[in-house]
Amino acid sequence: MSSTTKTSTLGFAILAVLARGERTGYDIAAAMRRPVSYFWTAGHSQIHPELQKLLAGGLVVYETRHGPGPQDKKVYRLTPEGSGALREWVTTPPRERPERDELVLKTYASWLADPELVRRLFADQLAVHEARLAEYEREEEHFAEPPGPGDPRFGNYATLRCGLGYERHRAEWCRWMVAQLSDSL
Amino acid sequence: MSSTTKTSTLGFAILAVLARGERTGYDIAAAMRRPVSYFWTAGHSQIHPELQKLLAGGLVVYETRHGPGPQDKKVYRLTPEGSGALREWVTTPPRERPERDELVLKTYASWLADPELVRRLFADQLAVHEARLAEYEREEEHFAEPPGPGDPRFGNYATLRCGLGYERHRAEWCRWMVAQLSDSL
DNA sequence: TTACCGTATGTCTGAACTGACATAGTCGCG
DNA sequence: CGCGACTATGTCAGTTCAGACATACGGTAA
Repeated sequence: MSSTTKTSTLGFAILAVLARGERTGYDIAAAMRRPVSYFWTAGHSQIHPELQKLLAGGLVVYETRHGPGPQDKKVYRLTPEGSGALREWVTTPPRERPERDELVLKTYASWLADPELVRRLFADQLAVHEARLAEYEREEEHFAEPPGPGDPRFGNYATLRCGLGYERHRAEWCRWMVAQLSDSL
Repeated sequence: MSSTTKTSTLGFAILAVLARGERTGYDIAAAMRRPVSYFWTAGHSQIHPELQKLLAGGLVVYETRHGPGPQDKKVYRLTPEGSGALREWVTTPPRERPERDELVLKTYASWLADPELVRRLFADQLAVHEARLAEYEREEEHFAEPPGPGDPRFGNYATLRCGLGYERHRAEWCRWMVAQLSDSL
């Protein structure tokens, strides 16, 4: 309870991780590091202060356990308030975030540059996306059958599907770019 | 010349707009507002200070012309140094930007919420993406034949192709989500 | 004529985020 | 037994960015 400061998206990201089970700040930071989780990232320098805000807001509590480490570790878990706030937030429409894509910006200005250098740039990007796609496809095989909504694993599966679709789109676009730039030589 | 401060991505975005022709700060802000340009956005409160940095770095110059407006307007254009810096930047690999997607984060936590409310969320998002897709498809029709690299319009066309692919991927994923959540009722 | 919209440039505050700095115990390996 | 990797929590400075505030002229429509 107490302070009425609005929970940030980062705060909800932390709550979403804690909804799967109790975690230390360190565990949360590890969970939110790519490529494990490709849809929200944060370093521990953001997570620790945010946990303190969530604590002040009564959305999480922690339990102190010892080592290994210099200080005792703090194992956080959701309170009923935290769980309720998360559940409510999930179904509210997401705030529009501006797209900021450096590769697309470079594409916009690519007519200025040497086509061969641009072709190489996209060939490299294509390799990155194909590698990531292969990785996601391997992960997909771990799901014998798609979990239904209500199962925590549905969250993992549905986000993986999104990542899969994204990488396919991106790889296809890079391939198209490479083809365009090869033709012009 | 003078100051050796590294140009930010926003700075290059401005240079990329100016490469198409001379513009006022106001024009640049208008060009970088969605949905005109869906890959980099900035408000005028960012653009004016950034133009001053580019000016200090010798990458742009301006010419004062009068009205309409309280002060005289400043029409900016690239210097040869600015043009060179942009051309060089275009073919360097983009810095990895962390993915931060609020909708995907909500998806990750969606197993907690009422499936019917989640279904509505995705149905709404689907409508948004379908509308944007239709808009991009109309824009695509303006290009009788795809411009070749070297033509400034190639930049517009290639970025539009990316947007088109993205909206298709996103719409398809939303449709899949809606189907999953309909089945479970 | 009065109100509003578009043009036009700028500042400021606060939030979000990155990367570096700081500290320190445990465990496994050579 | 020492070294390095991993666990673990935290601060701080600097950058980027969104949104509000500030100012002011010209054109158009009620």
